[in-house]
Amino acid sequence: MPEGHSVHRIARQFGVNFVGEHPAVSSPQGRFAQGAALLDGRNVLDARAVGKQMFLEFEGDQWLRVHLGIYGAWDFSGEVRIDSSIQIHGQTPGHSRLGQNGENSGPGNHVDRDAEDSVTSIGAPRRTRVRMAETDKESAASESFPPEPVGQVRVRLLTDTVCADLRGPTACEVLTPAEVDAVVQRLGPDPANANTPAERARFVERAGKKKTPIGLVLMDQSVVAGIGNVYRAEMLFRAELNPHTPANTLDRTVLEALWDDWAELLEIGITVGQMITIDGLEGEAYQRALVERDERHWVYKLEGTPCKRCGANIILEEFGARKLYWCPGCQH
DNA sequence: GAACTATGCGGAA
DNA sequence: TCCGCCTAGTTCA
Repeated sequence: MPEGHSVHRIARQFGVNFVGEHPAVSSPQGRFAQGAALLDGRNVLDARAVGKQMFLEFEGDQWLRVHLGIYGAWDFSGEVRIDSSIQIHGQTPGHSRLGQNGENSGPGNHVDRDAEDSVTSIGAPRRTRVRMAETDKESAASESFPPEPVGQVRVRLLTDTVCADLRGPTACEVLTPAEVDAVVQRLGPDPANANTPAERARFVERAGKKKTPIGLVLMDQSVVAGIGNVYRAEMLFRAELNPHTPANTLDRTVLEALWDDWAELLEIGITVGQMITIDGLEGEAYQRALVERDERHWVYKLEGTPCKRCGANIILEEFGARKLYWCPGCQH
């Protein structure tokens, strides 16, 4: 479950590999057969992300709307051209996750990489498979193209050279332009699309009126789009804010700083492909942060461990039906 | 192989 | 407030 950064990365990937093409659209799983038939063979005109939602525009005023929910993911395979503005992380041999049967690796595939290759930036097209979900992974290309659908593939978009498979989305539907507008209207501003004073003010206005705790307001997609449970917890820590503080009691400058921080974290997330929420990591520490979640966060999933800043025990609390991690020593 | 977990959210109650 | 969706990874036995 990808927070906003993943969805923007995916939209860029579609921009590079599918915009201008006329992909065959199908639903190997069958659950999206009708929608797929509406889009099949049409020219793809645009790929956009707003918060956690992605919109693909097809000719003839047909829009595909996809929301990945908690476990949705796109897999790209074939001659995947990586957008030069983003990086893709491979896996370092010896890392614990490498030994398992990677879900991207079809039968007979190997992950065979240099030790130095934990971060790869790829400009030229080449046969590869790239999973774009909460954590991107690259693995060896399968022998045949297009690959046999693995698991429950809701939608497959296929050109002569590239294949994109969607699994487990919470929403996948074809909309009219008016319906797309309605969805976007309900969403708050997304700094990855427009980090402007006006958009920041829109966030401050909406958030500043809420009596609800700031810890809930940051997750409210109609207030600000794209923040999920990880960024929520980390942003509150970085702002040294108690999650229970009613949003309308916060100084305007505090809300502005939250917006600015979100814009910064989101940009890092889009570029790097990981939610790096600790600033100033360099060298080996940064490399570790790319592969070890505990090394890149202050509080998320770190309950019971000492705060990296003050040493107090990180708390886990059920909050709005989600898990909230925070430091009682730092956040007041 | 079972059980549990997840970066989300809509709808029923 | 709780349930269900729906998939895959991880942990435990």
